[in-house]
Amino acid sequence: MHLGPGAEPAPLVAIAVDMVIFTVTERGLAVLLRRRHEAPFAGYWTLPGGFLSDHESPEAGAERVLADKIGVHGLYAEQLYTFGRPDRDPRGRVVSIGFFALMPWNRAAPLAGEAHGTAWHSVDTLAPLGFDHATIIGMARQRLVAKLAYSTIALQLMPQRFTLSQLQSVYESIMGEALDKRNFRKWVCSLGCIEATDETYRAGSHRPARLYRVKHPGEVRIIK
Amino acid sequence: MHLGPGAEPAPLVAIAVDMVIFTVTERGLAVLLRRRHEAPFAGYWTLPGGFLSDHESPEAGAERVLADKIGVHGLYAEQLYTFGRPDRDPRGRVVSIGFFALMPWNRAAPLAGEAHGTAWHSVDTLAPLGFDHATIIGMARQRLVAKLAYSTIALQLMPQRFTLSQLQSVYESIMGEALDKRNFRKWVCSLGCIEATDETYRAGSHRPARLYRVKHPGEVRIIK
DNA sequence: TAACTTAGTGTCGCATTCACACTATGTCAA
DNA sequence: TTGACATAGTGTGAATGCGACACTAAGTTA
Repeated sequence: MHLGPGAEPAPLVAIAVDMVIFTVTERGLAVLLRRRHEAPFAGYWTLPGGFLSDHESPEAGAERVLADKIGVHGLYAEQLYTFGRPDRDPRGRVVSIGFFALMPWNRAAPLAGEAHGTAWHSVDTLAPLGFDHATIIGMARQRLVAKLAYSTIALQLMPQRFTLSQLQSVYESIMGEALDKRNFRKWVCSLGCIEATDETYRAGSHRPARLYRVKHPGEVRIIK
Repeated sequence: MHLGPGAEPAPLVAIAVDMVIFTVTERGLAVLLRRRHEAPFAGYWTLPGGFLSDHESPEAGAERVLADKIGVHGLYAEQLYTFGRPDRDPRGRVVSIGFFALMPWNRAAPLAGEAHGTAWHSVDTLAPLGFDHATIIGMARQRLVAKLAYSTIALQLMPQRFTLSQLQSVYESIMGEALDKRNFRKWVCSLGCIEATDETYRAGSHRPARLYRVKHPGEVRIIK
């Protein structure tokens, strides 16, 4: 790149965007992975990603990867960290901007096993991954757990209508510990971010549960 | 960059590292800026920074900028965010990895006004800055304020020996509000991260203050 | 209609946080 | 030498928040 008179030239590198997409399944927190067919790391599972185009911000690149490679729109996504160890890609210098995104679990099922070559993997039983993607996932998971405690980010994992028991089990499977039902309900209702609907949900031979919805979808509030 | 058969070529960009270096002065929280003499933004104040070299990780690049351009070593620094709007640098495509760093205030004075062309600017009265550096500083400041509440990061702003009143006024000038002296002392001592020395500090015609030191310098603990 | 399953609800004790004012110890000037 | 001054240093009590805890409600099915 030309930087003006007297300036040393700046080395040029490729910028990748790698997406850590989480959802919650019956087997707990899961991340969407894509099996690679090309070298390097052919046959390995890797994060969905792509190279940043000209005239594209990192955030726009992340949205494009979600739309083009995964076929989803409107997910919550935020920048995570930028990974730039010089040896992280055997093809040459690639700096990767990691993002993490959350997918409501009702939208997750149609994706896996399709022509995309993608599948949901439980974060606790990951096969060896290509590149430094295990590191990226580890950091994304830390961030998610941290943000559960001080934000309303977990609501981004819920469908439009959900029961409080479902919400509680989302929290429990991410944190990896059981929560008290009454205290959880008091806490989550006191946040003022969800509201009861007049619908109920029947799921077995027992009392139906009230369905709730998020008051301001897409908003993630910082709490406490 | 060559990505293998059948792959589209990845656009190449320059990677910059920009450092938001904070300290605390008599006039409150301050950031180190450098006056630019070259186009673009000649005459404007900007963050110290540089281009990432080949075979250099972002973290190593940040340390190199601190050492070569500012002449300091061993500062606390962490990655902040990556800024990549396509139009953020009029020279062409430059993606900047922002870092924020903290300098103990006893080491800050020798830097300003020197041949470096750098100066400390109060964060509340910033002149118009070059590039998107005002945005970067704003985000760094948010992060610093947030981390005050849940980590021991403020200790990275202190000299080796300091009084509790000095530490309190560091917290106060970053948070922008007064704290209760007794409650602050109880809280900070209960963290177990600092210890009293047997030295005292005389600073005027009044009772001298006990000097404290950090137990494990360089360690930033997450609290609560 | 009785057994089963999950939904839904309130209280009390403990710990944490916050508000608050006076004594201690040095310097300096009269 | 002593009195005025300035900052250092210290404890208690009230209010609030948080965690532990068990039973009733309402539907399904045999």
